[in-house]
Amino acid sequence: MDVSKPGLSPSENLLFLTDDQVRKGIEAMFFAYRGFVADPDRILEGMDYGRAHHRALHFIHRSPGTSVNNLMAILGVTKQSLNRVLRCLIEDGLVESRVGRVDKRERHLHLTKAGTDLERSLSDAQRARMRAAYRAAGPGAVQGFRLVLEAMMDEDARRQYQSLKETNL
Amino acid sequence: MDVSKPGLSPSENLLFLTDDQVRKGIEAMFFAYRGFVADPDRILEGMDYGRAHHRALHFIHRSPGTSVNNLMAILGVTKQSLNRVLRCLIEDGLVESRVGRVDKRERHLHLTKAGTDLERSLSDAQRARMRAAYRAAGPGAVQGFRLVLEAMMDEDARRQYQSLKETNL
DNA sequence: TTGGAAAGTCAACAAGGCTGACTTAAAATC
DNA sequence: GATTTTAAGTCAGCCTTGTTGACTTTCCAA
Repeated sequence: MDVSKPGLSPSENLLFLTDDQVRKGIEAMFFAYRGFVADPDRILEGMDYGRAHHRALHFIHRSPGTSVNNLMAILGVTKQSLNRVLRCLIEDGLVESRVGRVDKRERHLHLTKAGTDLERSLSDAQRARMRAAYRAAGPGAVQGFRLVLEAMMDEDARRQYQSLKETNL
Repeated sequence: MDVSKPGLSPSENLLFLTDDQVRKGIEAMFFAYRGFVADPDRILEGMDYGRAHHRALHFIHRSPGTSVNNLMAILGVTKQSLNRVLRCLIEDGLVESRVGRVDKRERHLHLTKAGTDLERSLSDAQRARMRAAYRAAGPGAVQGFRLVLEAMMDEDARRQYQSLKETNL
């Protein structure tokens, strides 16, 4: 996996990436994403939930009290798509929707105890794989991994990612 | 984005990853994947194709003459799912299905000129983003990126990835 | 010659996206 | 105070892409 081309200076190497190397990155992304979602998917199959419910639980957990509008923007889906998922999570008592106190049009979303429990079990599985990957790749790789992913994001996704990043739990 | 904890030796640091750091990797993966597929999706919308067609074109391009069975395994979908996509690509003259010469049950898949052209335009868009991300992240990051992704894959996906990796175009 | 693998096909279904149209309530603006 | 805008929710319908199950055809190999 040598990224450098012999005979070129480091600054030239910065720009030298064969199509072949770039393509390997693309295929790595494809296969890795399958692994990335595999464990939560396995947990959710059989329950009445899917990947969309997982994502909603994740980001409500990360930003308790978030509005529906904000969650739509983070997930990148329409109100109707999100609503179908939320309705089901609320009915099942995993998510609580509280009318806003300052602006009563808004609903603020929170996980209930049951929601927190499910989110935790999904999150644990996904974190275990990510942690194992980090460990296998070595400490130096972690930084590179995140740098490339951040650079791959669209502008608005990057802003959302960055503002979440500063929110420690 | 400091991965190390002060006061720990490098070998201890190898194992020290807070849940918070791991979570950031998970969210990075989520947002980055959106960017990863955004450009091809944009090109395909309006045409009668979607992401599934892109994936089929990509891997037929990578492994010309591959069997349907092999493609199923690589894509990780059922015969029926793949067949719907292939039928449409074949009807439209983007993919050619040749009866196997040694085993006539098998169909060997090839891109036509039109298929090659579309694959190229999708691939160009996706590579441009990946290349830009690599460049922005710096040459050291590329290795880390790929190492973590490889470690994140399921066993069989990793094998498929590795065997493709050795196939230079 | 018979069993089984590879491929294709049909039907039905589900998840999770989308658009459009509409309501309600509340806030903001004029 | 009247009007407009915004947040949320809902209903209906559509599309893509995944799934199972059942069945046929072809054809290699034991």
